[in-house]
Amino acid sequence: MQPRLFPGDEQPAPPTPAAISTEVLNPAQYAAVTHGSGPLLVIAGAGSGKTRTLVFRMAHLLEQDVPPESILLLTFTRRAAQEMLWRAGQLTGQSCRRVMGGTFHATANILLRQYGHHLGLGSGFTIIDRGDAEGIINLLKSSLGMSGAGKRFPSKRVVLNLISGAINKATTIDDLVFRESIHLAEFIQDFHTISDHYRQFKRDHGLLDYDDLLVFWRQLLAESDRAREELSSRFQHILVDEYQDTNQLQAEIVRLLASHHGNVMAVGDDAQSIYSFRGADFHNIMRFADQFPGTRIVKLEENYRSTQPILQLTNAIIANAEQKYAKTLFTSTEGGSRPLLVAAANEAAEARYVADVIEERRRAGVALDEIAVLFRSGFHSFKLEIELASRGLEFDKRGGLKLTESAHIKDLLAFFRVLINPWDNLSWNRILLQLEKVGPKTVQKILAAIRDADDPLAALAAYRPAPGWKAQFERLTDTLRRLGLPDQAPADQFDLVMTYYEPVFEKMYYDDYPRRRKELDQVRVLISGYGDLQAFVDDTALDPPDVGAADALGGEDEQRLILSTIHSAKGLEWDTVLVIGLADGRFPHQNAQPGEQYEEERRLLYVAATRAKRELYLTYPKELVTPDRQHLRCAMSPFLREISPGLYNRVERAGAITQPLTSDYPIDLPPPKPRTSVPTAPGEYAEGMRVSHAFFGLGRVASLPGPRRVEVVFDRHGSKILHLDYARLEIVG
DNA sequence: AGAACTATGTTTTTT
DNA sequence: ACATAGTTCT
Repeated sequence: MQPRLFPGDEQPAPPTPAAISTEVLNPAQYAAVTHGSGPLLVIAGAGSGKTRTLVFRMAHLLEQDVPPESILLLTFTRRAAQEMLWRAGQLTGQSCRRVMGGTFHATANILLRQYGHHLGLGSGFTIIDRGDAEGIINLLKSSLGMSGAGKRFPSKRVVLNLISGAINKATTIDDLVFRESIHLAEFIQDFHTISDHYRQFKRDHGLLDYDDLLVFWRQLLAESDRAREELSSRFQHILVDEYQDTNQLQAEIVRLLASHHGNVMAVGDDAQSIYSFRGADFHNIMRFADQFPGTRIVKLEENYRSTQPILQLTNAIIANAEQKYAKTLFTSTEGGSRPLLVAAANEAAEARYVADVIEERRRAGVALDEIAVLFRSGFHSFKLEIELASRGLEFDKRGGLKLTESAHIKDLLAFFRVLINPWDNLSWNRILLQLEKVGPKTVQKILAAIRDADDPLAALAAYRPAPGWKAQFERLTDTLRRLGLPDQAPADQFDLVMTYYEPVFEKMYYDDYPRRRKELDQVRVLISGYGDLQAFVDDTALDPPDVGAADALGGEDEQRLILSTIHSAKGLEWDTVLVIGLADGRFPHQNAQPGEQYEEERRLLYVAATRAKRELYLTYPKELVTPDRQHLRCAMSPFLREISPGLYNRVERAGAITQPLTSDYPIDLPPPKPRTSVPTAPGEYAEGMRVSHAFFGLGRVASLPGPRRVEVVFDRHGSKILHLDYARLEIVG
């Protein structure tokens, strides 16, 4: 198989092809990051051009006639790799086609398909992502004989954690126990049962999750001497971006890859580590020098992105961090206005204010795609999305739901996945469930019949359907037979699937199939860019396109406002940035526990604020509506409260309110329901108090383990940790 | 019994 | 928008 690369020049130019300037480094720094060999660590603050140092290094190597195929570039997103390769190409005038560049996971995928035989790992595997959780749960439940029974296990959250690899974190079990409100001992036992089954399940069906890709890659390097020799002589130069976001496995892979020659350059900023929930460990960056003796360290502290007032505020945010590499960013950029801190009456007022600012900035001549609105969680922008839509402002939303996570896209992908890997029961499950009159039980029977066949497709064709669904079943097997014929372009296979799937689909999603149909058309555009299905299926799991991006791909690429979660905004910058929802309880996230989690939330705010080049707005609503329609007052985020008010200008009650406030409260709203529980300030519960729970019965409060949580020892059900936002708890006497 | 339908509840962040 | 629980239909 031809190695599949991530060439910069096969892709369209990045959206902001601004000429790359070497001025961000002084001559000494430039020499330090480009010349010489051996391990090199660049510790750099936000906006200091750290990614550019990697581009310079790569360009320098190419100019020294280092063969491009001996360079391996590892980045956090594929987009970042593409942009860096493109820029290095611009600098050198050379093609960077043959540089291997991409995320750890995508690179692992390529290498495992090339070298997998060293591990006895065939190339017939499918990569699963969190969109597969639902199917995995169903199949696990039936294999555990739990179908219908307990709703608790395997819960989606547990399976999501298993898939995304966060399971490597020691804290995971504690974290899950909190959320599931379950007794620890039972939970751990069930948890181990589930993870054992999950492992076996993946093995049986040729599925690899995110962690497996890295585990196998490390295994390849650690256990096969020949593979390690081959790989480390193939890649003489390793370049790693965003090193603070690597996990243990990734750090180990870098170490093994570079163990022969030590030519590794890593770049990162410990203050921007925001992925520990996924297993990232910013201590990796601190340990780098120990792992690679003779490491040269370069510190970049000058910020070229933001104006002085913005920088002063961001420095203040991070100054309160408990643990950090001491680093104070400075800029020689003069002028700039102070960031604005805006308190709005409620979420609707906040949304109106934000939309007003956007319109005003546009009138001032700022391009729409130079403005971004950032927030902690995907749903925090819902109100704003409505407001923007009503004003006719188009936007791209990043983060939140991915295109490949919607049900109809998953359905479609399932067909391609069984073509590539006919033992992928997860996808069979999805396809067969689409048949009318066929439910989970019948699917189990069919799967049992084809599971051990050498040719599952033939076995399926030979299956005897019940009369009720015979006709549709035969259409299915016929479609599958024609899909398997050789020499078809992916786009043709797409059309073939659609002739079968379209009627099914229109029936299943009768209420909104035109909208979904549009998204399927976008998938056709995506798929026609691929030479083979394998590549397409891998890419959708490793780097799922988001809805907005696919939209832009299908239509005209006009400038659009960006709405993004802070996590998805990493590494990007805009002229004007508005960070919304900075209210206590929203930011930091209410589940964030004191200590490391809380500190990560602080770094998250730091990342958000440092995205701004010239204008920064921080907004929060003074009132939030709870799920049961109660209006709760809320304060500003504690991260903002601890900052000296001299660093920002304050706007009380946002600008032009275009509608009377009452419009936020529909008049026909029923009065708030009296709650059966006593939802309360945590302070109301105290140790020793007698309480009653709708399901668990009577018990006694044993402790208050965290905000909004109580541990109760129930007379009949033992000890439980309950979350007061959900639990229906009443104080008795 | 199993499939299909209806009502209700929930949603951190993601390669 | 989706998952789940409970209910009704075949």
